[in-house]
Amino acid sequence: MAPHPLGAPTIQVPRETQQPFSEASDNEMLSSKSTPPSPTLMPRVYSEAEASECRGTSRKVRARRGGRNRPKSDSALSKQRRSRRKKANDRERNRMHNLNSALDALRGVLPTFPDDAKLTKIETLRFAHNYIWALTQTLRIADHSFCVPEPPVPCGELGSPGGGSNGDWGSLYSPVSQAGSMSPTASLEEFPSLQMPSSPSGLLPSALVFSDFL
DNA sequence: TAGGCCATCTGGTCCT
DNA sequence: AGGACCAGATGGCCTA
Repeated sequence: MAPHPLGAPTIQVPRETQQPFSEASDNEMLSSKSTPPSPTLMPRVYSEAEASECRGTSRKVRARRGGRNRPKSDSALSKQRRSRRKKANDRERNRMHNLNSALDALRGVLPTFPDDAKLTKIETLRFAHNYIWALTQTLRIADHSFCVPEPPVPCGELGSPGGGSNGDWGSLYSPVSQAGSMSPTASLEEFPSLQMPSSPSGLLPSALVFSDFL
């Protein structure tokens, strides 16, 4: 996450101390869609510079703005600020929609039962992580079996994040890893419906087995 | 009714 | 300056 390389915490000003924006401006910011109205009605905080801009323009601030340029009126400034905020909100909404579209696309390629409830965002990410890990292991095992046909390699030696056993194949298909560890080692008991069927060899999940989840 | 999930708004920070 | 990204806050909806 680039924006906070030093881990600088965001300073939250207690809402009680915040300067309320004019109610009219807040209401104007409500989008025309069926968006929840509430957050826009919340009071907001302004920096000292912003506050001074609202109250009246100091000589210093005016100079910074560009010398002879006549400072905009309070209403013009407030209008501009609202316009910028509105545009930023639109962009943010759009960004989140794009993110959700990507998540939907990801859900689309994950093996789930048709009648399964839609995976939540966190479940989708964890499941995808586990799924990729499982596929990677499958390829690795397949590769290994071509080189050394006998005996089969125990899963515990394959670098499983959980140091698992043969039975851990089932856990790969759990939509949720334990405790947010992003490790594909969730317990089978928790999601029995997603247990991995045993492959003929008892080790390799074949394409046929994958299709069992669709 | 509490808790989980989600959409949205918002201000801060970084980048172009 | 403006856009992208992020995290916090808030309220709505749904379910156990």
